[in-house]
Amino acid sequence: MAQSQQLAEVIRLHRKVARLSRVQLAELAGVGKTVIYNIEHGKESVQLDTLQKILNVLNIKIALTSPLMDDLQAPENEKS
Amino acid sequence: MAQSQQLAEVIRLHRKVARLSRVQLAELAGVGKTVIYNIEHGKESVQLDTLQKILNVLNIKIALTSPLMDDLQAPENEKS
DNA sequence: TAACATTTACCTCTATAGCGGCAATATACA
DNA sequence: TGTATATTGCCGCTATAGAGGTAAATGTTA
Repeated sequence: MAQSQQLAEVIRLHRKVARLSRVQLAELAGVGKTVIYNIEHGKESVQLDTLQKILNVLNIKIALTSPLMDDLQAPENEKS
Repeated sequence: MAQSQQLAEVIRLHRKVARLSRVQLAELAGVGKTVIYNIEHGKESVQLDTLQKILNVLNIKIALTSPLMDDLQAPENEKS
């Protein structure tokens, strides 16, 4: 998925639809505005947890899939 | 998805199934072994691109989903 | 058991992610 | 039009991700 440019566009699209400025999004996510700027400019070097905070605000979910798991990782809680 | 512990387990499970040591996986992914150690120990602060290199070797894919996109962001072809 | 091989744990150090600040640019309203 | 106001672009600095090294642990074979 999300090779730089694509992630950039996904973020930007969702941000735009949500009518948020970068600063607003950053504040809601609890991160700096720089990271949003960077992502939207195609920078892939983003911390996963930072990205998750942002995706969270935009109501975007990350799912891992593999032949091994197929889709049985849907729920996101259980075990540990 | 992947809240620390879960990501840790997904990685570890796939690595084990693939019969790879951390060092081997690290080399295949072109990253240091430290990051794999960290991930498997529940550290969420991992670079997205670094994580992708690892997931790539383990044949795990990341998908972004949202009400906006639903699942129209194509399974596993992706450009570039 | 010892001796060796493989894997994991943890340390130190360097490159850099991402923070806040401010300038530049865009938008809105009188 | 001018002047607030909001948004974006970019810079410098600091905390830290993650590289490699090595010790500890674990496994293997005689």
